[in-house]
Amino acid sequence: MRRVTVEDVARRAGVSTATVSRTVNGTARVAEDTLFRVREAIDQLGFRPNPAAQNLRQRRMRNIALVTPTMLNPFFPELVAGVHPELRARGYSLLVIDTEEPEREAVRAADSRVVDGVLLVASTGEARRSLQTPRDVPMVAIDRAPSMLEIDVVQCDNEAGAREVMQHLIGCGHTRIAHIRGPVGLDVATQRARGYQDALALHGVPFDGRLVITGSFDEDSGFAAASALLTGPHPPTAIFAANDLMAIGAIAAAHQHGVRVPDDVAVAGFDGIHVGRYTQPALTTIVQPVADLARRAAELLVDAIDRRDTQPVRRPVPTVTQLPGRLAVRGSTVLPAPTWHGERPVRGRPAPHSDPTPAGAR
Amino acid sequence: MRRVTVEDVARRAGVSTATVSRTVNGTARVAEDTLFRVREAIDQLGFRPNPAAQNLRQRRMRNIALVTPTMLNPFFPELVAGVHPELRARGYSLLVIDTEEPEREAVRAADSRVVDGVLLVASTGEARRSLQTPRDVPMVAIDRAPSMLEIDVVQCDNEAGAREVMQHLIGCGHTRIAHIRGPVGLDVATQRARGYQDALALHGVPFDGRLVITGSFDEDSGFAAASALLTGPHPPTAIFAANDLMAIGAIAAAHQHGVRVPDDVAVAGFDGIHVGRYTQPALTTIVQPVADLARRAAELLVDAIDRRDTQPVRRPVPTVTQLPGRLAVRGSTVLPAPTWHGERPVRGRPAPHSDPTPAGAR
DNA sequence: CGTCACCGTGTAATCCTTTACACGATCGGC
DNA sequence: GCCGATCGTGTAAAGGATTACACGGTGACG
Repeated sequence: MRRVTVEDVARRAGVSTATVSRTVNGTARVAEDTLFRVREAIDQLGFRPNPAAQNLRQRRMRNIALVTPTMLNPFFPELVAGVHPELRARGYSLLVIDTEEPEREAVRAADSRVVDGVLLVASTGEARRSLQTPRDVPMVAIDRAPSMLEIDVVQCDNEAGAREVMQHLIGCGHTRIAHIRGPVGLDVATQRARGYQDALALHGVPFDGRLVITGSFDEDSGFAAASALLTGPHPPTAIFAANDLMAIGAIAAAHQHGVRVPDDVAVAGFDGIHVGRYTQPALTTIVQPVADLARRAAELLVDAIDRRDTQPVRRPVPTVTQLPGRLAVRGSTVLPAPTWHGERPVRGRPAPHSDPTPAGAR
Repeated sequence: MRRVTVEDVARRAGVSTATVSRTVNGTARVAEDTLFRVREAIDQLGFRPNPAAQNLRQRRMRNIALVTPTMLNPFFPELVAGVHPELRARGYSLLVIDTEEPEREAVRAADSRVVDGVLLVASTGEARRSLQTPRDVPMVAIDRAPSMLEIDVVQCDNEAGAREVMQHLIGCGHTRIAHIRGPVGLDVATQRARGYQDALALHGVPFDGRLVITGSFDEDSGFAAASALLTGPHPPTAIFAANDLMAIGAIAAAHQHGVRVPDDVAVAGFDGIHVGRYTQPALTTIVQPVADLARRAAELLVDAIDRRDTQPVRRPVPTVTQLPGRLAVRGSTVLPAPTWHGERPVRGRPAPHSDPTPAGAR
């Protein structure tokens, strides 16, 4: 009932353990017939190399942590799904750490030595004590740049994306456009807010500070912000929420106050989470290239790990990779092309990169 | 630049490696002052035990796989979030495997020996070759019972839940109630369909096979099914979708066809995914006790692992634990209490366990 | 025929902890 | 004063793979 080891296989095949190892891993040439005998022995005994022993000897754990701030924002699960196949293909397992303090947990994971690398989706991490990345456990940030860790970042071009949404809204004729921004201290929130402002400036639309409310990237805060905006003295005709969840909250708020979307107020989001295609109305948004972001980050990380094994530990200057998002114009900002009940002149020009809603409707 | 080991610590503290180990793990009494010296040495050297070596020696990997069929259904991320803290508290890491063939991957993970246990969210796994659970890697199924693996299951009481939704709909006066069921071969789909039928029988509503359509638990299939139902010769006045995603798709279909929800057709789902509170209208559903399910499953699994270490390997008869869901009545089946525009007599009786929509609206 | 390169294989060290076993010291009880 | 229990500690043996190094054999080449 003992576990079967290389030794057992070696004995059975009449070779040494070294040869067994070489057969299993293909790390060196083995004679044809030896190969055969060893393989046979492995099959017969049902040998599986003990990963703990491999890990010990090879000084690696063959897994990578993905640290996320919450699973309640569908964007992060989509990131998980994106990262997964890439890591798998490279022979790593995915350790998920779902926590309210991603940067802390990322560092903890790194120096627990239980992972070979860390993919970090940062949060508004407190910069109180500057965290140290353990020298030889590479870390790459996805989506958000951690404020105090000097590591590579792979993220969407948030500023450009925000500008694009805004151009769409402005193009639809809106001038009172509110922005529900993300938490202060989060780079993505800042970038999107900057895109918002830039677009206004670019089109000569005056900036009104009262139209900017800070939310916390969840539905509730979007709901609350939109309620405040819509019941205020000068309600906006359009709302650009810094992420889809807040946009969904905003739409809910509009309905609750009897304000029609997009007729009375247009709402746009950011992220391109999957359900956005099925909300009522479907959500105009910037679809982030999740799969690409994930792949890119995974590549960067694995490369760094491989490099560490060979080259000296000199850490290069951190890179920021930004990938463009794609504007998806849907019902929350424009009425469908064949106008159903034209209470109000359709402000929307034909959608630039329209996409069918719902996607799978056929 | 070498990694610091117990040996280094031992030398520095003037003790043996055994004592260091005992100090770190608290596995045996160590004299007060020795304890102090060792701790000091550990701090000074920054010693962290090598987990690979620990794993090898202790014959365990301290991680548990959670195998899920997709991250695009928010229910599963919620399960991840539920399972996570429990495992963490017990000293395990969470390995997520997101795959289209959960049962196959679960078994693969188990006999790769890279995990000590597996939490499996099954799918409609092909029963072609009966899979074997490796004897000493316990497995527990959450949400769905795998058809060919004989393991413990923790799931919602789907039948009762379905009955409850149906009773709500029937109580609202509906008699033509359609059911968009889940894939054939999935126990949860079967159970919910049975609940649907039972409730009809119980209230003397005739069963009409044409009102039951099989979907695949995603928005698209819900959309398609609802389209078919609503454009058919005898459209239903209510639709019970076997999960929230299909319900959301159904609502989208209704809107697309100019059918009002809940006025013209009521829609209910199952699962209680978070966004369901913010759809337009908010989704009536059975809220699964995700956290409890997750906790229970994690407990079961970890207990089984611990037991394996001590007692003989005798596997007891598989258990099925069913936890009750909670009916959340929202706008997709009843008009809000203060009727806004009473085009149609309000069919809904006051909601039994109403819950505020959206939750965070204050 | 001598030398060299290369090929296939084996020997044994190494990765780092945990822990079974043993041993000396201390203490209480008789 | 002796015996046994208990306590704190050390020694050394696992735990199971990978791999540096060495070695014998074979074929090519001068």
